[in-house]
Amino acid sequence: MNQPKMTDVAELAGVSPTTVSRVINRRGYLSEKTINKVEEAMRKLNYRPNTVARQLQSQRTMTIGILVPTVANPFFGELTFKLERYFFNAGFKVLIGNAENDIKKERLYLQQLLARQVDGLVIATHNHQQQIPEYQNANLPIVSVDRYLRSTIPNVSSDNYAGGRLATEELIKRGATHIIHTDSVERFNKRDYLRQQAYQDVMKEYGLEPITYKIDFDSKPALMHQFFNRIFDEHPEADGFFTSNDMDAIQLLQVARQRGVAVPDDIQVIGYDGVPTTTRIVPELSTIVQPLDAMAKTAVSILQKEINGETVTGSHNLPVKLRVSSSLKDKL
Amino acid sequence: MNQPKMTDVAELAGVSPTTVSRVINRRGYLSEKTINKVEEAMRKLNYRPNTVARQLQSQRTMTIGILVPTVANPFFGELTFKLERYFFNAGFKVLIGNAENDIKKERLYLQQLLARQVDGLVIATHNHQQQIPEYQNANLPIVSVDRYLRSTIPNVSSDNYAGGRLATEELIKRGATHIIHTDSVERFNKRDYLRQQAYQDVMKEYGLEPITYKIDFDSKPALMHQFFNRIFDEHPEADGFFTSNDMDAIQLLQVARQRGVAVPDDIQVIGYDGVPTTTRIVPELSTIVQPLDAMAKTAVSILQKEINGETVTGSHNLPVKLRVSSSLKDKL
DNA sequence: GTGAAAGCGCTAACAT
DNA sequence: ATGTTAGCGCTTTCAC
Repeated sequence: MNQPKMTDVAELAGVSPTTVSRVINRRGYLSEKTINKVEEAMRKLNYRPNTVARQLQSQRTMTIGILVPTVANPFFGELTFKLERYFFNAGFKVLIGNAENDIKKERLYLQQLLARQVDGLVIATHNHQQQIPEYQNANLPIVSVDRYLRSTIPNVSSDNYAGGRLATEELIKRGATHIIHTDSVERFNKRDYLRQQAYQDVMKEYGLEPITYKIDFDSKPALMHQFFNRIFDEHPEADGFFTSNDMDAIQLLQVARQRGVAVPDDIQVIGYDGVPTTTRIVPELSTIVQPLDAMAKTAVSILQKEINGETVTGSHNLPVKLRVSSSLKDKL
Repeated sequence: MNQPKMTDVAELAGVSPTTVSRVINRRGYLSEKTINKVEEAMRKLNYRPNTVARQLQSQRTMTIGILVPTVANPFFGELTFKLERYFFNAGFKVLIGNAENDIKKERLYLQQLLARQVDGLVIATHNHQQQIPEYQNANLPIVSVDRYLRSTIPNVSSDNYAGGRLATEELIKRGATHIIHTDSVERFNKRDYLRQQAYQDVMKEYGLEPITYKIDFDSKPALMHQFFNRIFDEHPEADGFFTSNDMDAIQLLQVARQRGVAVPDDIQVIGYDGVPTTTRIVPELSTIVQPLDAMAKTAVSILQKEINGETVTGSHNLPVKLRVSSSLKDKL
């Protein structure tokens, strides 16, 4: 049996399709009697208006595309969750694409989604945007999160510079003097650049020597352990670490434990991200907390404005907080 | 400027819309010359066929709806990630809904998605299905994951009974005799029931006394800590724990550390789920690993069959594995 | 090989 | 207060 359509309802109720449409959308004048007849017919047939037909007619899909590296990563899982929540509250559904650090896949998604299947796009992937021409002539509302795309596309991020400063200053205030910063190698990413810049600025202000190590964002655990072991070997004097994300900080804590390096007595550690799921699993982790909820809320509201025809641009940097836990000493 | 449509391309190329459609879909006889003309016109206009119009015409959206409690949870984040990957490879896009343990939200999603916006549905939520009538007369291909909906809807799960047996037997083989099982209170969930059943069966087979504690699935950390502290107080003789998920096992490990209870010397611990992200953060955790990749692959393939008109029913229980780590002693 | 016309299911404009 | 007509952008007959 086929799904009933409007004409079926109309026929059963003895009215025209237009009237059925009016009842569904509560538009125009309707008599009580007609409304009842139509609603009963709809109930009898278990009728649901065809979403796609309405989308074609209205020229809006009430759907948003979200592109992230992968929702399996707690940071992007949490971000996606919050975005979905606020979009849902605003009446939008959400199409999710995991770009998997795969430029081909990201481009395929873009090509498909730009073909009017969504009313707007949230981009939070980590691929090199230069290699994705679709962003340059995209004719659709876009907002990027934690990532810079192009000057005309608004961006929502945590205040990476402030975060970098905060982390470094806290380590210093708590007595660390040989502080090492670990960072991703993705140099096209302004985000990492700003955190590193802040770290270096603060170190210089205090007359300390900045040391930055670069590592691939998605390295396997074994490689990460090797990486941190090398740092310990090369810098036995290190007494503070600022890592560019919590996953790295956690692996650092693991290596420290293996080597018998005491936290926070021998080394103090601050990560970056502060996703609730993660800090719940590793409560001892001190970290710079990104305001994910506010970031999601802001991204949704910006995208809604764009969809309504307003022009929005520029960077929207939301304030970070420090989460203090036992990977830090008490302040001096 | 409006998005160009097929007639614009046709006009520019000096052909009919039908021909443009043929070129796009590579259908029927086309001369080289026409193909070139049309393709150039499309390029010039940066034309993309309107997805919604094609969906209406073809009566398929090539989109799947996925409902989970929340992608912020690593288990469902990983599941969603894998599902998206396999659906993408099969040509489908994915609409994601976080039901947030909110029956209203789950029903709203169902009502919207059942209105022909998706070709099929993957349900992995934790709400009580009795309260969601939409599942009873849903007229759309559905597969459920890690959850039972109704006899005519196929289900993909890990082999919960085997997992429960495996965990309990391993604890016994490694010398534990006072083994406590913690379980969610969601009694409508067959999954938990089977794990508990297996635990009890094994305990009885070995002449040991089964002790099960029930806890709300999503309890706050403070409550969880209180919960495990109570168990330690009430059962100082406990030397083994089988928890119904890894989050619980991790909190148990935290409480043990706080109380100075040594792992694995004083107590041994096995969790359930084994999501890579989690075990990467807590490498010492031993756990029953759900075959998430295979589960996703299976769910996708079942749903495809349903979409192609085949009838699929029944439970598809995929084999679990034990992940042995330092929360377990060596075998006796 | 290519085009004209009809229709996917809905709603907006224009009657009455 | 309700119905008729046209059209959203595409594809699918059926014709030539």
